[in-house]
Amino acid sequence: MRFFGHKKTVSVQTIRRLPQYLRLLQEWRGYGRELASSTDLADATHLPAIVVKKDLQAVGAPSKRRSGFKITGTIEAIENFLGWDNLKKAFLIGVGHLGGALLGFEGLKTHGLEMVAAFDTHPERVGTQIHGVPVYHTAQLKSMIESKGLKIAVLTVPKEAAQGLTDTLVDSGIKAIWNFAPVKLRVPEGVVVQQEDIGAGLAELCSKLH
Amino acid sequence: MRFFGHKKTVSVQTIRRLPQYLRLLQEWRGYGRELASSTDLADATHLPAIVVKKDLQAVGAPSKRRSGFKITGTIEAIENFLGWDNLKKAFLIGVGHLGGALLGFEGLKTHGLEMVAAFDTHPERVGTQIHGVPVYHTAQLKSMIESKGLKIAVLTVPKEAAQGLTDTLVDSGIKAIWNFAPVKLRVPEGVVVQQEDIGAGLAELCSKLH
DNA sequence: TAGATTGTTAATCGATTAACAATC
DNA sequence: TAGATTGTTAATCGATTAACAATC
Repeated sequence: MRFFGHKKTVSVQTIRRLPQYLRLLQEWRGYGRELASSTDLADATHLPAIVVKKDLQAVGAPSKRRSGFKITGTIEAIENFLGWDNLKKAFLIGVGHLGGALLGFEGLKTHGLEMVAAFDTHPERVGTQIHGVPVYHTAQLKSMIESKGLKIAVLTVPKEAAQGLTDTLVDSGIKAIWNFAPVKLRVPEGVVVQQEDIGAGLAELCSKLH
Repeated sequence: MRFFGHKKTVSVQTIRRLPQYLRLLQEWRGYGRELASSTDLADATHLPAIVVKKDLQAVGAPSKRRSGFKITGTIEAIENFLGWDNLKKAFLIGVGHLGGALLGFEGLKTHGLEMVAAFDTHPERVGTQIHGVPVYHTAQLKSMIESKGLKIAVLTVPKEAAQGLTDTLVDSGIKAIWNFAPVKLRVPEGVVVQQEDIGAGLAELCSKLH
């Protein structure tokens, strides 16, 4: 039982770097390694070693003073920090190209998400299974959320539909929305929205091209 | 003809916010509006007005002192800054779920990318067209890059294949890679890589959930 | 005019980076 | 032991925020 009372606030930048470390550490653990120094991770991620060290210290990763961080313990610390060590029931709305891609992404399970349902309005999609996940009609959204105990919504619908569905989700008690539609969602306080913007990444790429 | 000689460096954060402004301004222009103040954009994006103002000033958006930014001119300034006003020939490697989703994403054209080819190794994919984009065998990569004048590579392959293909791309003279595989690519200086990490967004979401 | 907004400079805040002691 | 690495504090840097003058 860990005590979270006085956990320091960890910057978003640090949080976004954690999955990189996690992937490498898991790979290395697979090779039988037990220790990894911040220098090792720095080489693999092309980040400054001091950044790695600070990041791992921020999530309370265990270490041996002269030898580096303990791989297994650090994996646990990161997973625990992110809550990826216990699966949360998630569902997806909008089984288009992107939605289908996300449902087929095995990695979600190792990231704490168990996709148990998908929703769509197209008659030819409703009633099918995509990558093993059953597709229901969006009209059943509210009742399914309650009966299945769904916690996290993944929104991959056209932007016109995003706010309306969000209102339904909020109304059904959903507390976390992972939004891939290029719209800023209005939600009441206490509801967490993570906005993914494909344009942002592309803008960054294009600006680097001068 | 603009003069780029003493353009101030613009922060990555600013660059990543630009597409949001662009989408809103384009929408508003469609309604016939001509001016938008930083307050207007702040309301719509939930960003502080001063952030919006600074961002637009950074890309040289034209304004009228008491009334706000000129919508058409600001759209042009952002598109020009990002290079989204002239299409660059791009191609995609790895026509899986995500690759297919990206090929079907109409938005790329308004983001300066013209997808003219896709590559894969699966025999049942090679020779087909996906969303109008022809799929070639990866063996043809190098010759096609030269003959078609391809500039930007979108990498949506399994992580095991990413570095090998990157080496081929670099060898063929590609200068920009948009990488969706969860691996840090090794590239020589002068080659630009934009790394997308689905785990990073999910980590951010999960950390907000405590 | 009055007031909303840009233009511009200064202040603040927090992430990154540096420095160095502790140590196995 | 020597040296690589963590642990910890301080310095730096740059993005954000504040403040206020200019103005239409």
